[in-house]
Amino acid sequence: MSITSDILRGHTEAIILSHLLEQDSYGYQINKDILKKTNNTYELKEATLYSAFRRLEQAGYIRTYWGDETVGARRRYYAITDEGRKAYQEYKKEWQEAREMIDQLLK
Amino acid sequence: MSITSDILRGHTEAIILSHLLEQDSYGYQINKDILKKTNNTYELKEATLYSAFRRLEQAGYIRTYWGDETVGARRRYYAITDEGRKAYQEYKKEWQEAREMIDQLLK
DNA sequence: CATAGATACCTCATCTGTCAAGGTATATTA
DNA sequence: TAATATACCTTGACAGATGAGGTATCTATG
Repeated sequence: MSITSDILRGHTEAIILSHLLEQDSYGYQINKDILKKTNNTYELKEATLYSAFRRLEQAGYIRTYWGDETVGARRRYYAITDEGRKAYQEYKKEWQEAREMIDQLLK
Repeated sequence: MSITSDILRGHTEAIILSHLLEQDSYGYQINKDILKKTNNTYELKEATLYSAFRRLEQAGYIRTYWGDETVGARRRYYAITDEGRKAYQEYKKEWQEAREMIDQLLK
């Protein structure tokens, strides 16, 4: 496992939720958007992405529905729930605290 | 595993190296110092600490020696090596990059 | 003098998120 | 016709974190 992966570990869910705050989206698109947002430096692995979706759905933070595309591959859309919004605020707070802490420790 | 633990995951080695930059130290002391530095909010679990020591030693980033205490429990001291110093700079750079990236993604 | 708590070390099995490797199907472009 | 992009998914293995357990010494309390 690369250092970056290990550092990012645990942020996957927050990253996905953050993205769904803007708008409903589907796996492939979310991954591309994250790649774009990070100037092509970070791309979630598919397996990581889907396992995170499962956890988020299990926790009630997202719900899913199939898109109504008549052409092309089917898309499974994800939408954030109210609980998901709350969870996101928690994740974000945790991140900010952890960031302060690590900055403090890596002086 | 708590959210915090997952967020901190992967930083253990950098945190230890950072501490050893200041001075040689031993497990128990390092843990107490980290607790103090974070205002009693974060304490490494012992098992986490020792497994990190093993990895760091394996990688040649630290070396160890026994203290010469004549009273009290024996202490195994850890010292950072030149390679460890280099590795720390890398870890720190990785952290700064990852921090930017996550900040960007959790807007 | 007994006992509780602090200091100080360590190991092992288990858990969990990540990921490599594999798969399916459709549309577009060369 | 073949390659590439889009789009979904599962499985097994890996590695860091951790709960639970262990050993030994010293100090303070009653």
